[in-house]
Amino acid sequence: MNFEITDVTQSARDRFERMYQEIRNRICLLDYAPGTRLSEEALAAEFGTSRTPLRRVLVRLEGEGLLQSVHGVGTFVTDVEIEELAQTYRLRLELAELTGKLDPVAPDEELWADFLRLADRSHAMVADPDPRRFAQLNMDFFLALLRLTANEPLREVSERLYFQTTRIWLKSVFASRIDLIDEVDVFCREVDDILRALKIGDLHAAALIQRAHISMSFERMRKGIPAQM
Amino acid sequence: MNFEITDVTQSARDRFERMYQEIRNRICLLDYAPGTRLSEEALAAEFGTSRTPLRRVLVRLEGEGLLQSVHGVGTFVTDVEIEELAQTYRLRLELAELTGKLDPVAPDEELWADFLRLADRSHAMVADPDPRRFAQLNMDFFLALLRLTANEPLREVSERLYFQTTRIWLKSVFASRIDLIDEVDVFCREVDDILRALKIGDLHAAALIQRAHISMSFERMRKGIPAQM
DNA sequence: GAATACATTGTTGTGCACATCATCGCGCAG
DNA sequence: CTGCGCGATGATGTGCACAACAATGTATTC
Repeated sequence: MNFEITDVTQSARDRFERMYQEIRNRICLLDYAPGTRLSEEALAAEFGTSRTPLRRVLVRLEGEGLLQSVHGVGTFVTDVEIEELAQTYRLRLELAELTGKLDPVAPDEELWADFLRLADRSHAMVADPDPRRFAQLNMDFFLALLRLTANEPLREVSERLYFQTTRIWLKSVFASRIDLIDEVDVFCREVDDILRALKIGDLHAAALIQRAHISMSFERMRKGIPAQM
Repeated sequence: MNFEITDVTQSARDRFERMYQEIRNRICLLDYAPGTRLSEEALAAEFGTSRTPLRRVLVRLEGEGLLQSVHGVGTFVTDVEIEELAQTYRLRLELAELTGKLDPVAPDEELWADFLRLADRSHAMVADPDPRRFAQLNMDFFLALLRLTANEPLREVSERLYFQTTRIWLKSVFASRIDLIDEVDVFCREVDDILRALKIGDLHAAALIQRAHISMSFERMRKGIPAQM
């Protein structure tokens, strides 16, 4: 083999976590678009294991609503219709606001540094936009915002719902139903506004700004979609 | 074949669902108390399958936070300390109120009949209290209340958090740290009050009553717990 | 007598062969 | 040409044997 220096003794749990995160990222960044069929055998081979441990990951992802396995047919990345997506968004709005009200914690030095880096990345994105990098940036920013609450269950639930919805929104961007340039621009403004609120220590205001942007982002997507879907 | 009348052709999915619901119920009704070790082999034998399909169920339950498997040691029912439980309760309060605000739907005839039956059961419980039957009643009532919102994601999240917390609260009842008679009495009142609110069509009020009772129930439990835990 | 090394035991994790299922395409009858 | 039956194909689901691992008890050595 070649230099497997990074390959420290992987416990079963670590390997599971790695595969889980990797596949979830691929789904959420649209490497696997909704409707895509995943091959258990191919994935198992890629991760260097047999189907058994991989299936454990797939079962978990199915529980999170990102996959659906059908006996004799295949394992597919789920898609959702607009009505259920609307319900999820309505819930996400409320949860976003709760982030500022339930166990809020001011950003420590490390988190603040992360926010500044995220602001830089978003500004750079304006000059050189790219769908996938934008998706990654969006996700990183969302996860950073979650660190503003110490309420672990709220973080888990919010994260879960984010992963369920963001890929559908991304699909709209990719399909050019909504303009990437505009989205990047709006996102940049969101980051700046939220950072301004954080700077004066108003976590609730930051949460409200986020809530507003989630709402508007969904509206833009809904308007950009013709009739069906 | 012989007369397998009740055994309608069980697809893999149905069998999975049955085992999942059954084990989850056992955990939430404290048939398996927190800390209990579950035997994969014994459970598989009980359900008449091999370990493989059963493990799928366990993986799902682990994802929901009800179980935890440790390689070479065993599969254990999770327990939670008071601080994390408090966070979950704070979130549940908000979600309960959201039930009355996000996509509320007035009870149809069937749901209303269910509510009346639940009221009867709660009144009967006063005369003849029993921990496990009370636990089941409490769960049934909670699930009925969830049907007052059409917001599917909200229902899923609320249900999930309920299953995570109710068994800890039940543990307190079983340990006589809080009085079963009192709890039944309070519950009876909650049911009556909520039904009164529903009768005049005030779903938001019903949700607020539920929120209040969740809050008070947690306070009673917290006060009833000595110092540690 | 105490501490340590080691074998034993019982558990979850893994790999593989096969069963079961849904789909597609071919062949045949009408 | 069309419709139907049916076998081939490839996917997920299942069962079993074994590997990896942790805990416990025991023997051995200092």
